Amino acid sequence: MPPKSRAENRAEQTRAIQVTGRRHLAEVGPAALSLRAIAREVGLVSSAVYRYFPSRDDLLTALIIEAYDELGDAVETADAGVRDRDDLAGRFIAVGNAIRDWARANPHEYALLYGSPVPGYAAPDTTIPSAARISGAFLTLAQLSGQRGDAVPQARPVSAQERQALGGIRQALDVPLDDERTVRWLIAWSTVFGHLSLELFGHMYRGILDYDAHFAQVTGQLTADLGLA
Amino acid sequence: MPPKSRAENRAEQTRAIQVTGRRHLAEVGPAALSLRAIAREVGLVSSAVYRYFPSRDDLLTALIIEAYDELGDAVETADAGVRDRDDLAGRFIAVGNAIRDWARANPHEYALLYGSPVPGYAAPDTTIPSAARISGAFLTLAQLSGQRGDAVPQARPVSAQERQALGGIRQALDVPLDDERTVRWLIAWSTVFGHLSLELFGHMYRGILDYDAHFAQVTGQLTADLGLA
DNA sequence: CACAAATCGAGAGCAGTGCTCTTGTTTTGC
DNA sequence: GCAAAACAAGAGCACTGCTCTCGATTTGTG
Repeated sequence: MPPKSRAENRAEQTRAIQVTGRRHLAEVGPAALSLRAIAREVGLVSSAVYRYFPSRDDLLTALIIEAYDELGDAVETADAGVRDRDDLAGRFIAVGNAIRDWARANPHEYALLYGSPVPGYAAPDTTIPSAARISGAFLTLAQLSGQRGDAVPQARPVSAQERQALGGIRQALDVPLDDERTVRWLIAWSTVFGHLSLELFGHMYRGILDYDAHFAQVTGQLTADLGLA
Repeated sequence: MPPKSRAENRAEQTRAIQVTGRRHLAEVGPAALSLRAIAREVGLVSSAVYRYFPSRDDLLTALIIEAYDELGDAVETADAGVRDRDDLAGRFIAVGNAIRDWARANPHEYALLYGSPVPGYAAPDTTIPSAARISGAFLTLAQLSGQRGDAVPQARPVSAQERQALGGIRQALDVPLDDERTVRWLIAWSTVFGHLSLELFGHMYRGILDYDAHFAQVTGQLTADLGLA
């Protein structure tokens, strides 16, 4: 075995801490994540971990970015898997299903990303690019739908204040998007994550008996409301 | 001052613990809520608190029920405040605004109710009646809309599995509700709480510049989608 | 090559947490 | 009046995040 350089060793240890941190996260959730427990498993004393992550929050930040990117990969892969690129309804449903599948497979990670923020933790700007991949997937489909001129069904007139409120999104887009459509897609965004949070956090318990069927019904309805179907 | 009986004293202490617990909850959030800190402020030693609440989770349960009921009161008051009882769109918007106003005024309590569940905590059935008041407000409006025969716009055919999945809700209703309408209202439910969670947990930051305007636009659109407007 | 500087792991320690158990006191109900 | 129940206090356990110090090892440089 070749003697490892200090830089190699550092990278290796950092990765080891993060991967066992990730496993602990998946098992006990963000709130119960313990630096000391991670250190024990990696074979380090607790204080040594601080050489690699200045604080528990910094480790959490790394895990948040990792999770966002994992979810982003899942979403983009699912979208790319739809043969007919013009089937925007199919792509929307594929994206929705990808998010839900990932969330159900990684409930604690989903809670870390979209649940209550952990106390005292302020998400640094470094998480934004990875987080934006998810909403970006929706916005890309919205742009495509706008470009081909899909009608926006039942669209309500957009208030002047709302037009202004959408300025942040307008700026982030390369292709302009009419406000009526933007509102519809933002609603779809809220609906999908609302459904997931209500489902995963137990609020549909005993009310809805088949989450799969209901989610499919909801995303199907959303494709209609978005003018895709 | 009259000497208090043991029962009086017990009720008083229990209430004192819960109210300072509630204040701490509002200040530091559910995860950082500390029994010891509460005990210090009430003027008790930490172990004495266990005479009143067997565990931290039991205190949390009491606070959850308190919060649900407070939100339920706000919702029902808001609905009752709408003069024209036939203005279901107005009542829906009033309910939505009441939920959002309460959530923004009590973000930590909202996180406790609708955010990630606290680790190791399993909500006992005692929380269900209070929690059901919120969704019940929506379902009441749905029933009224169904009774007067509002059309459900753009309704998609409801799959057989979904019809079965809605059995849990159907049972809880006194007045029957067509499945198409039920789906629409469940979507509205997800959309409202999705919006709130995304807003309060920071996911709209820098994207949507005026949360008030956007929420108004969303609820307005929902009234149209529900066939109320 | 030598040596100072930077890096690292280990250990002790601090302040905090939820929770349990024991001990002595006070109030209750028979 | 007295045994029983309820109660507050305190000590203690195992755990947490985090800081500091102390040697050992690896680095880059004169």
